[in-house]
Amino acid sequence: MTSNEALTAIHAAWGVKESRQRGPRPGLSAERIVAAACELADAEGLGAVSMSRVAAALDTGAMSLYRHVPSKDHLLALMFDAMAGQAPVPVDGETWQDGIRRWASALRASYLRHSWAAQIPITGPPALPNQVHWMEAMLRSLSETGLPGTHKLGVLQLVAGYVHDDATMNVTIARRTGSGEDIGPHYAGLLRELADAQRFPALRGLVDEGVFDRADPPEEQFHFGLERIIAGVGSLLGTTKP
Amino acid sequence: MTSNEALTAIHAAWGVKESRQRGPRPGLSAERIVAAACELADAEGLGAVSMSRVAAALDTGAMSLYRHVPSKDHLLALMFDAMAGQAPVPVDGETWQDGIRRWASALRASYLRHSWAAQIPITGPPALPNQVHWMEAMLRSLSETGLPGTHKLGVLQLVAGYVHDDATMNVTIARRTGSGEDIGPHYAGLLRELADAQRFPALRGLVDEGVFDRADPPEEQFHFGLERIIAGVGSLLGTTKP
DNA sequence: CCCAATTGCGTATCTCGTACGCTCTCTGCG
DNA sequence: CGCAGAGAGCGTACGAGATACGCAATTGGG
Repeated sequence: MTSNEALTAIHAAWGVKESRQRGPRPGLSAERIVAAACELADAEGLGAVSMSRVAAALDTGAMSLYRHVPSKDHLLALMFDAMAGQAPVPVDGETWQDGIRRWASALRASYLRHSWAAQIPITGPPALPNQVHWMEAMLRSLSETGLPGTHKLGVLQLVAGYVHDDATMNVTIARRTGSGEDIGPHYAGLLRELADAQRFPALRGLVDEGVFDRADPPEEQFHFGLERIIAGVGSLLGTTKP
Repeated sequence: MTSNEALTAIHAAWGVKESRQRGPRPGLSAERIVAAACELADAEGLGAVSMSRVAAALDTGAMSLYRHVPSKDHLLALMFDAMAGQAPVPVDGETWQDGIRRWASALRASYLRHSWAAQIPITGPPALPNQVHWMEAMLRSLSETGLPGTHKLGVLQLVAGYVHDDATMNVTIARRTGSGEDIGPHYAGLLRELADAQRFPALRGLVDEGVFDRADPPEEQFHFGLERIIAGVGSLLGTTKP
């Protein structure tokens, strides 16, 4: 795949230059391919998504896919964009803090519905339609802050990165345990075994305290970090109350 | 690779059960394999690291590696641990804020030296020696905060995730531009083309303002986000001054 | 000394992504 | 209207990569 093909594929995702030309009517489309790939990932995880598996799901040949999607990598990027889905619409009168909370929670929910998304390699800045809409949504929520543009971008990156980390953790744990089984006690046991109290007093303090044995609900952990971020942004604005 | 082999390999990394046994003297070791793999990644990027390439660099056969490293995946995890290197030693009398700053900057420096590390898939909680040492270092810096254990862990995850995101962004940009070329103007051009001002007023505001054309130095951006996090943690402690 | 454990690694297999090129189907142009 | 060319589908083939299996050589223990 050349960078021209990548650019062409990005334009295609935005619906640019969709005019019909010569040739047979396509039986396939990028949309159908992405949908089939996402269904496969939902059912069996990202590792199951190969060009031949996707093609089989569409009852077609693997090489046919390349007429519509320039590469496997690009298919993954399109899947990521599909996962993100529709960005939340900013609410009038809403505080920027609540805007961030709603935005982050909505994105987290998308990741939870399609946990494989967090495993997709990041290959560039947001360029596909849904992602760019998500950017817009956050930037609108930050409008009232009056922060300079670079800082708004910084906040966007901070929050988006945080949600992505949360999703990475969730999918990692799910893959390790297969189901909702708790990974904490196993990890605590391993740390007890390998990290002696002499060299690792602080860590062992937490282990012995049972912190890893009874983790907070994932939702709570998520909000803890998010509130740190929101408070941190607030401090930039001389805001004492988040 | 079974989970028993994974556990055995983790123990090996910690130097557990290193007693010599029957059989020929090993000409190879996990350490040598990891070092060769890291050198290869440093020279040509993570994509160049295959078992055969690593073996070739060691003048041995690819299958020999499997006596010392259970899988390619585990080799990647070991490389990540090697990249992290020695954790910083906490400084007596240092504020927790400065502790976080020093910790984050040191970790960022490691990532910058081996940018490929950010591309290594995350497959589980920190279990290898260096990573666990980094955990200990952060937890020690957080000791004086008096935060409950779960919150200390939350802060550790927040900061570590943030540094990882920063590193991911850096390696992504470097791979897109090949060198230190600025990606901003290209991205701005693309956004101007695809994101019209009507549907994307906030984003286009930033684009037209030139925010993407002249990015802040990466170091500055890094510290902006880090200071948001530190301030957010501070707010938890009723600290008004970071 | 013999047997068992360990190391090195050759052979083979399977999976995967995709380049190349052929055939068939449409459309635009002369 | 007819035809050349563009585009869709996809078969064949290839290279690359990870790694299972098993053989030969080297050690240590009984």
